[in-house]
Amino acid sequence: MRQGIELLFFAYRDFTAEPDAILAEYGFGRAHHRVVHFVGRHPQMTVGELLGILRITKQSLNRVLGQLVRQGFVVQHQGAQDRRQRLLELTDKGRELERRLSAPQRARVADAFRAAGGAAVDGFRKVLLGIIADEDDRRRFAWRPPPRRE
Amino acid sequence: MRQGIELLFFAYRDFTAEPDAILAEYGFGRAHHRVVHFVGRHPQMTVGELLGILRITKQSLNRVLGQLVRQGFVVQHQGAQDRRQRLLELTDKGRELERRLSAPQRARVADAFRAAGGAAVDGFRKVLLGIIADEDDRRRFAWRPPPRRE
DNA sequence: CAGATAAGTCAACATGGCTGACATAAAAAG
DNA sequence: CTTTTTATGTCAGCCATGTTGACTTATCTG
Repeated sequence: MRQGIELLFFAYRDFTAEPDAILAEYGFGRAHHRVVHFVGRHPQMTVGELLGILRITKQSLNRVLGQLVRQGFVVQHQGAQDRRQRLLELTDKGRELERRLSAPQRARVADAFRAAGGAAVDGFRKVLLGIIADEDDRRRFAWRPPPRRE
Repeated sequence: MRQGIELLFFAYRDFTAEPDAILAEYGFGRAHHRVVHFVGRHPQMTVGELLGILRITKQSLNRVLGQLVRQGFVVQHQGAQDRRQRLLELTDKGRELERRLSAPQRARVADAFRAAGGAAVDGFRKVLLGIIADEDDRRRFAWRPPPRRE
């Protein structure tokens, strides 16, 4: 039990170490990575949705999001149905940053998956899903909707 | 792949949320939790060993460790063979804090393990072990492997 | 129109990383 | 025995990123 707790600590520590080094080149931190990741995964998401995922205040988010927008990694445009919303999307430059940041993480997870085998990957997913507290967040992982092209 | 990355983010976020609330009662932060956890798991560990695990600077560690010592959660005593070392140990008060902090985590992980089943737990361990970069850190988790044909 | 909501902003503050410089005691090396 | 290295502690300051609280603007909704 306590071993499981400790595994999470070590895995998360090493999981974030490589991207952190890349972020430092840009003068960014882990918070920027999280924004770039989620905006990349959910194009056209609203600021409110992002706040709900990250569980931070809008003042904290705006500091990093503002930097990303001003430096051309993220663009915002007015929502169609609700013009109060600012829909978020990565620019080409933002997608390039996302790719660089996620590359070592994808490699690390891919190696771990390959070494552990398919059954272990299923178990990994099941346990982590069980650790996630929020039902809505768990639903994100219910199944993989195929990428839609429009 | 990217789903696995995201699972780690959400699980770690929810995994740390409950202890964080308890820590706030004491005016402590997540850094104090890490120290209390590892000192609790490895009584008589040295400051240097703790630094190696946490991968932070001694200045950062001393800020939180100093508070824990001054407030009577941790005691230090001189090493027997090497008297330069300050061996760390929890006091009764420290053990009580550790117990309170780990209780929601143990409950959360226990529920997740129970819901996922024993095979899933094995997979969870294998994958997280694969994500850990450092060989010495992986060795901490030497476990009795189940009979397994490959 | 009135009130609620999405987003942005300003100010102040806390935590916990970091670097760099320096101090002390004890061990290890010569 | 003297010198060097190691383990630890400490001071000072910087930075990233979280917080609360107050307030604005634009827009949607009843």
